[in-house]
Amino acid sequence: MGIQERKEKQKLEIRKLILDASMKLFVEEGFENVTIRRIAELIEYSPTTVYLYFKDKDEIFAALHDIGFQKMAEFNKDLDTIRNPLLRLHKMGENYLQFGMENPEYYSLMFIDTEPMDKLAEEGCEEWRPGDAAINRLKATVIECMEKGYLQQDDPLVVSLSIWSFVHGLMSLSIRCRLEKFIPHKEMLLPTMKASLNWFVNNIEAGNTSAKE
Amino acid sequence: MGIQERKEKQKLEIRKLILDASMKLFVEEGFENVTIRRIAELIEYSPTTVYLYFKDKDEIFAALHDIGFQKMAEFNKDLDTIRNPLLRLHKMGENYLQFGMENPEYYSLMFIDTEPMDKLAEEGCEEWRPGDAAINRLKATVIECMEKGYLQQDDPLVVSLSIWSFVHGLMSLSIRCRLEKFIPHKEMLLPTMKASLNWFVNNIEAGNTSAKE
DNA sequence: TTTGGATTATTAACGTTGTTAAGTAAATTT
DNA sequence: AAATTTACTTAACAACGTTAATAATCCAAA
Repeated sequence: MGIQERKEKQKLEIRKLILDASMKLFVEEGFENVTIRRIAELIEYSPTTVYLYFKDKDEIFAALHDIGFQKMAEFNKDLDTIRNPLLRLHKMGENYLQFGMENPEYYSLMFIDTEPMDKLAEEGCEEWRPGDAAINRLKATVIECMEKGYLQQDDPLVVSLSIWSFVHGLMSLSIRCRLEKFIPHKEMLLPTMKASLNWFVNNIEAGNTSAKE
Repeated sequence: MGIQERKEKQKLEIRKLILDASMKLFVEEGFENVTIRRIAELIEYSPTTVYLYFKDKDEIFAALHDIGFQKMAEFNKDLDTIRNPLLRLHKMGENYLQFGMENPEYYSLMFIDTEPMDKLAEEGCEEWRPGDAAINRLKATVIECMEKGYLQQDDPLVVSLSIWSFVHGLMSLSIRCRLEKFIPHKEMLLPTMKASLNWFVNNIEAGNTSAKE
């Protein structure tokens, strides 16, 4: 069945063509400009052809959502080289902020927009694989921090979700233009968020009281 | 000019009619079902009439955004009765979570969706009045906490934004269905978020080391 | 009171959007 | 060579936000 193989390969190629066009539109012109018709125009097919490779528009966004997580994983590639778990935790946070800053559209799709989650729900899927994997990596570091006394003992999941919520809060407020009203100079956004993260890590570090005498 | 007064009153009445219909659709059927045509249908006018009272759809959302902040302010009405600033801070956080949980659509409009902010930007408006007011109330409490030694001295704005980011992170992840994958039982969402908040407040409290000995 | 200009509302339409149904042309199998 | 599957397109639907043109209503001045 060598011919069927070739056919499937072609099918995947066009899928890739569609995704590449979507990514281009997505990154260069933003979410709302990713339309089936413009995608079709870019790949020089008719709009309906897109539906032969993706069930609907949300399936395309779901695919972009996954690609976003791949991009983010690359961002965190050399994280394991940091031996001190608290430093690693801190660096994870910084990377998270950096990634969001450099890829706001992907960040939205991964953590803010409803579309990709709706898609999961309608498939009856309870799991959110990429998110799960990301949180598990975070949790592992949190546990290591607790074991070595950098964080006080507590439910690792709750603490992990809390840490995630903190950086996500900063990032999503920034991306959705709620922070810029308080940090008017754009180039100060990331530094201020990193300062926040600093403050946060300092505060959750076990035994680091810094109480005023 | 008594007649002009009456006219303006009528104008306001229809504006209110439109807003009420929008709110109804908004709360009962969600953001994406608030369409000009459905609003018009509800108030029994033609769709174009809406444009005599609102420049465009975003202006309606901007109005709902403001109403959301009013609702939230009501939520925080009896907050000043709490004298201990740290307890008050904690309660502010709990109220914030509670409000978001009970009014997810409004919360989205206030803190997640881009539309109301785009509207501000196109009006050349640098200020985000309701958000500003809210943060200032938070900041005042933070400052009081610092003065009384409940929080360690630091830039009050940075600390305020950090606290806000934390609860917003929880809330927006929850509303956008990113938390439910880790907290599968819906009724546990709010309790877990409040547990997170507890953990957070405990950690930022000055002098509360809780280090393992 | 009647005329005339503003106000208020409507109908019709434009240009989008996602998506489906029906039809065509090419490739593959029989 | 005929039949069937595959790949793709054209045409269309329903819904959207929004504008232009038009009709009806109201109020003030002649």
